[in-house]
Amino acid sequence: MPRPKTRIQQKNSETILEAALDVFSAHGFRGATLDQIADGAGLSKPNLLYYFASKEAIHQTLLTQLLDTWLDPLRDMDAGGDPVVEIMAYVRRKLELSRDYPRESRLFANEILQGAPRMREAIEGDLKRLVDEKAGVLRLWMDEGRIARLDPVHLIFSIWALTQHYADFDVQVQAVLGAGHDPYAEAGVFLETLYRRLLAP
Amino acid sequence: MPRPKTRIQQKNSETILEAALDVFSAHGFRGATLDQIADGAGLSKPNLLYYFASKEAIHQTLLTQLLDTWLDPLRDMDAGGDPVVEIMAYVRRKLELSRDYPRESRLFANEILQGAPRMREAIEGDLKRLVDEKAGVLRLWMDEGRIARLDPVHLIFSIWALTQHYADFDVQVQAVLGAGHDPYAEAGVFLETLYRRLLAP
DNA sequence: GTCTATACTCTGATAGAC
DNA sequence: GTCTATCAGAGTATAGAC
Repeated sequence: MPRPKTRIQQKNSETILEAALDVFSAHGFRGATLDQIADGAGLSKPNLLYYFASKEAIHQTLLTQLLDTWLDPLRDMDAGGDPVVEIMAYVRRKLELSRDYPRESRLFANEILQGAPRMREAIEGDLKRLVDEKAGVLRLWMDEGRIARLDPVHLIFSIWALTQHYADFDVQVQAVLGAGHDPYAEAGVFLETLYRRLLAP
Repeated sequence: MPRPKTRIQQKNSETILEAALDVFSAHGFRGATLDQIADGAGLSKPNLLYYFASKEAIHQTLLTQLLDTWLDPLRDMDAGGDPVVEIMAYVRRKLELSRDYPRESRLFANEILQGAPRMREAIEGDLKRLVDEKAGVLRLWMDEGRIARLDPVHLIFSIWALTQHYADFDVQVQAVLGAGHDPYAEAGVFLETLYRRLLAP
């Protein structure tokens, strides 16, 4: 079913994708089973395959939806704004994504970690184009002396790494911090300090 | 076979682990198959299971060996040394680990990402203890005013995130940078700058 | 649209000859 | 120690009744 039309179909599709996100993000593509997804969605396995042609198709749908959401905060970085304000806002939004959508972050991480077999073109296309564009903006700000001179692409990498770490390695973060911590609140403070110092001209 | 004894057994065990590292790091535990490992090792599947009791046992052996290597650079951080020198050396060694042992990094990342079902205790035990100890060292240095005051555990997290990113998200890094780049050389320069600015009192 | 039953493939593990 | 043959279970997908 390429395009769900009725309200019931719409609702069931969403239920399936929601359950699939749970399972794929926790176990990776091959580790996930249709049984688990069917259980989570409260549907039978064949019924799943009435809505989506295959396990592959469910996964693909999730990934496609994901990339757009994932790139939004970077798209929002405005060349006309104040450099430090814009970059700090990007860091904050990216950290909020990790906090509010950790499953999506892990789904993405699983895919990249295993060589991005189902996202290659999106990464080499849309993602690269956007990074190139925003790296240009950062370079301009550096040329104008408004932020410190750094490799702009690696600056973007650093934001990805530092924010996604809290979602992707959540288990480790929790285990090392122990009880009585709010990882994301602490990370927010830490990253604020880090980037203010790093960017100061 | 818990303990290989002859030279042939020793050699075969190592060949199997080497092939297994390739496969597990690229596909995760469930995505990996004994057939792939057997192929890579140039042995038959039953022969694999003559050396290791199960697929699980091979994986477990790799993980156990890994953690020790992984923590060595942090162990080396010397409370008696110069703070900035010690921390920069840790960052450099950790980045070298990512560069020279990316498969190990991805094996670890796969495991944590999926909730560390086979490493929970190691993380809550050895790893947490070591981090607590070294966080104490960092805190002392901050108290003495020798480096800037920051959350010491999140400082360690940041080093993990920034260095492992280049191994774990290698595909993305390569795709975004495009041809003609040496990611690890550039990362080395970037991280040197980042931590010097961050740590300056 | 949804279910039960089932076909078929893949995979981890074992038996047993050599 | 190593192999061929094979089992048992899990997993994706389909057939067909309702």
